[in-house]
Amino acid sequence: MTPTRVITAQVSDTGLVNERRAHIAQAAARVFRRKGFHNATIRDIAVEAGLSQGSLYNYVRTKDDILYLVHQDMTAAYARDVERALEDVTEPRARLHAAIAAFIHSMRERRADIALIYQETHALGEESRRAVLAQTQAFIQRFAQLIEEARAAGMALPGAGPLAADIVTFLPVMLSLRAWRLRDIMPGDAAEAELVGFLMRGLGIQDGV
Amino acid sequence: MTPTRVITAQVSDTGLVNERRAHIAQAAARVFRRKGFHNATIRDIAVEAGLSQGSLYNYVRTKDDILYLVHQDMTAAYARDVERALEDVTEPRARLHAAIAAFIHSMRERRADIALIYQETHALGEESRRAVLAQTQAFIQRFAQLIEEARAAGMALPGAGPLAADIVTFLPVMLSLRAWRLRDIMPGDAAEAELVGFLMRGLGIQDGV
Amino acid sequence: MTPTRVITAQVSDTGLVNERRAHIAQAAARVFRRKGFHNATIRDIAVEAGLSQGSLYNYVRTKDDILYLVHQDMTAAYARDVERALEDVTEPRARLHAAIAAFIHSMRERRADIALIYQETHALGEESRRAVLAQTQAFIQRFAQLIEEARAAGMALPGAGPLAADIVTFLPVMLSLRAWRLRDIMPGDAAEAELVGFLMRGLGIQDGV
Amino acid sequence: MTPTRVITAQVSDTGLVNERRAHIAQAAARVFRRKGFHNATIRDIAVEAGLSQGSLYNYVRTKDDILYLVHQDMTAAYARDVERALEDVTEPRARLHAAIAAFIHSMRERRADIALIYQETHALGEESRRAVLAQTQAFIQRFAQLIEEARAAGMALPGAGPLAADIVTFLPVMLSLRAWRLRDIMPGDAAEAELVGFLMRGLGIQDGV
DNA sequence: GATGAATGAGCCTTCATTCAT
DNA sequence: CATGAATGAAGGCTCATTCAT
Repeated sequence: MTPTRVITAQVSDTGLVNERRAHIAQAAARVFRRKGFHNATIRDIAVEAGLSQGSLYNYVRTKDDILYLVHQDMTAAYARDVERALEDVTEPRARLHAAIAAFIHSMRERRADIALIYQETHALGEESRRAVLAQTQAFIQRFAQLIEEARAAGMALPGAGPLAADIVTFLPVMLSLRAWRLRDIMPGDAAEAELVGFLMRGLGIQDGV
Repeated sequence: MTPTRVITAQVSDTGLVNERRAHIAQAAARVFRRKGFHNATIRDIAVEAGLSQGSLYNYVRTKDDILYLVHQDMTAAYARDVERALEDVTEPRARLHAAIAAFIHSMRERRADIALIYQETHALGEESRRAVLAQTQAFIQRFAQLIEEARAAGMALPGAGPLAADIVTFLPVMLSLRAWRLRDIMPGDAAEAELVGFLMRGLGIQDGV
Repeated sequence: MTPTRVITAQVSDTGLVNERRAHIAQAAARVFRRKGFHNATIRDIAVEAGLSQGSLYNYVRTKDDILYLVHQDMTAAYARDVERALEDVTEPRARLHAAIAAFIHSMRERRADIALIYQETHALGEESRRAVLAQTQAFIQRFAQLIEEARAAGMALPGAGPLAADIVTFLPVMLSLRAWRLRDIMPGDAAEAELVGFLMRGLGIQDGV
Repeated sequence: MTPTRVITAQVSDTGLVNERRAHIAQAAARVFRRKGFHNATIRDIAVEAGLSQGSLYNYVRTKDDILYLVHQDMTAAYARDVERALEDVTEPRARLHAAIAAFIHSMRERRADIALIYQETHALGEESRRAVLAQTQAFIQRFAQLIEEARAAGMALPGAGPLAADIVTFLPVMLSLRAWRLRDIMPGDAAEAELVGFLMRGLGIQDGV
C-alpha cells in the first residue's frame, strides 16, 4: 500500500517522473517476463520503453530501482484484484470467500508475473526487498483481517490458526510456480475450483457457512 | 530418482568424479545461499570448494552444470527424508500421514536450500531444467501413489482431487518461501503442526481415519 | 566489390561507425602483423586503436569481425592499386600489361599485409571467409576480363588457358610469401621485372604484342 | 634435409624417441588438418596419438615442437616426391621436366598439408621457423641445381632468371592455396597440365627442347 | 531534459604445462 | 617411463553506469 522506499530522481517535475516510472515499470516487466531479470539489460528495457539509456537514468538510479518498481506494481496488481472483488460484497463471510476466490484467480491469470516475483525478490537490494516484503505483509494482514471479520460475524473457522492468512495467500501461488505441471493435468478453472475447496475445508468451513 | 541428464567430465576416475562433484555441489550450495546463483562466481565456488578454477572444470563443464548438481542434490535430499520416514511404517493410512509430516519437517529444516531451488530453477539451462522438473515430478507422483494406497486401504479422502499430490507437496514450501514471516509468528514446530492439520482437513481426513 | 557481409554495431551514427571501423582495422592490422591474429588480444587492439575495450565492442561484435574488416580493407587496397593503374590507359593490350605490373608492384609494397591475409584467412568464421573469398574472386575475374578484352583487341595469348587469371593473380604473391628469400637475392624492382617477364612469356605474349 | 633444430626429450632411448615422434607428428597432422593448429589442443593430439598427455610431453617439450615436427615431415614429404620422380631419369633436360611435373602433382595431392604449412609457419617459434625455412631453402636450391644442370646440358632457358627456382617452387602452391577456386573450374589433372605448360613457357622452353 | 557513446570492472571458460604417484 | 589430475594465467565478451554535448 504505502511504498516504503523512495527513489530519488534527476528530474524535478514530479508528475513527469511518476508517469515515466510507470511506463518504465511496464516496459521492464515485459522484458523481464521475456528474459528474466538477470538476462535483461538496461538497454533492452530502454528500447522497450522507447527511451534512451541516458533518459532512463533520469528517472531511476540503478537497475535495482527498476526491479523494485516492477515488484511494487505487480504486488499492487493482485492486491487490487482482491479489493475489486470485495467492492460489492458486504457480508463478512461472503467477503472472505470472494477474496479467496479472487486471489486464486489472480494468481492464475498473473502467473508469469508471480513467478517473476518469487524468483527475483532475492535479487533486490536490502532496502528494496524490505519495502516489497512490507507490501506483501500488508496484503497478508488484509486476509487476516477478513478472517477476523468473518469470525466476528459468526462464521465457524475451526481450522483457522495463526497461519491461516499465510496459508491462504500462499497455496494459490502454486498456480504460478507449478504451472509447468498443471498445464497437463486439468483446465485452469477446474484447478481454481479445487483450490478454493481445499482452502475452505482446510479452514474448517463447511459448505460456505 | 533416475537422473536424466549426464554431465561429462574431463577426468575419467568415476569414483573421484562423484566424490568431487558432491563436494563441489555442497560448496556451491553454500555460495549460492550467500549470494544467489547470478552473483556467485566460479571463483567463489572454487575457493569455497578448495579447488583451483581449472580443477573445478575437470569435473564440470559449465556453471549451469554446477547449478544442476545443486538442484539434484537438494531435490534428492528431501525426497530421501520422506522415504526414510516411511521405512518403518507399513499401514497405508499411517504412511500417508508420516510422509506428509516428514515432508513438512524437511521443508522447514532445509528452508534455505528450498528457497534456492525455487529462486534459481529458472536459471537452469533448458536441458537441466527439464531433468530437475522430471525429478520433482517423480516426487509428486510418489505422493499421488501414497494417496492412492491410503484410499485403497479404506481411508476416506473426500477432499483429494486431481491436485491433491501437488497441493501436499507445495503448501509446505511455505515454510521456506515465507520464512521471513513465520520467524515472527510462532515457533517452527507449531507451524509444522498447523500445516499438517490444515492439509489433513483439506484432504478431508477426519482425525486420522 | 560489394561487401557481402554486414557487421552490426551498437552505435547508430553511421558516419562515426565507418570512421571508427577504418581506424580499428588499421590498428588491428598493425597488431596482427606484429603478433598474428591468434596471439593478438582484443586488449592489444583496443590499446593500439586508442580505445577502451568496451568502446571497441560498440563498433564490432566479435574478434572475427575485426579480422574480417582487416581482410576486406587489404583486399580492397590492392584491387584499388590495380584500378588506379588502369585509369589513364585505354588500349586493351596496354591495360593488361599495366594491370599485371601494378599488381606485382602492389604485392611487393604490401607484402606484410598480403602475408597476413594468406596466413589468417582460414581463421575467419565461415560467413566472413565466404565474403572475403567472394571479394577475391571478383578481383580474379577482373583479370579474366582484362585478358578477354586484350584478346578481343587482337592480342595473341596462346598461353592463356582457363587458369590464366588465377596464375596471374597468384604468382606475384610470391613477393610476399617468399619475401624471406628474395631479400637476399636481388633488389625488389628487379624481382618485379622478372615476374612481369615470366608472366608475359607464360601467357605467350611476345614482346608486348 | 638436415634438420637444423634439435628437440630435447625426457626419454633417453633414442630409437623409441624417434619412433614416437614420427607417430606423434602423424597424429598431430591429422588433428591439424581437421581443426587447424590453434584450435587443436594438446589433449586432441594425445588422444589421436593414443598417448596420455603426460607421455606426450616425454617426447616433446612444447606445442611448438609438435608443429615443428609436422612442418618438417610435410616439407620432407614433397621433397621426397620430387626425388622419387628423378630416380630413373638421367637426362638433365628430362630431369628438370620430371621434377616440375612431380612437384606440381605433389602440391595438388598434398594440398591440405601445404595449406597448413603456409598458414602456420608464422606460428612457429623463431628457432623452429628458421629451421623449416632452411629446409625449404634447400629444396628451392635443389631446383636451382636442376636448372643449372639442364642448362649445362645445352637446354635453352632464356626465361630462367635469378628467380627461376623460386617461381617454379611457388606457382604450383596455387593448387593448394587456391583450391577453393580450382574446384569449380577444371579437373585437377588438367590444372596440373596447364601449370606445367605455363612454367615451361615462362622459363622459355620451347616444346621440351 | 535528452541523447547515446564511452568506460572498465569482471565473468566464464580454455589449455599448455607440471608433477605426484 | 607412464599416467592423468592439477593448475593458473589469460582471453573474449558483456553491461551497468557515467558524462559530454
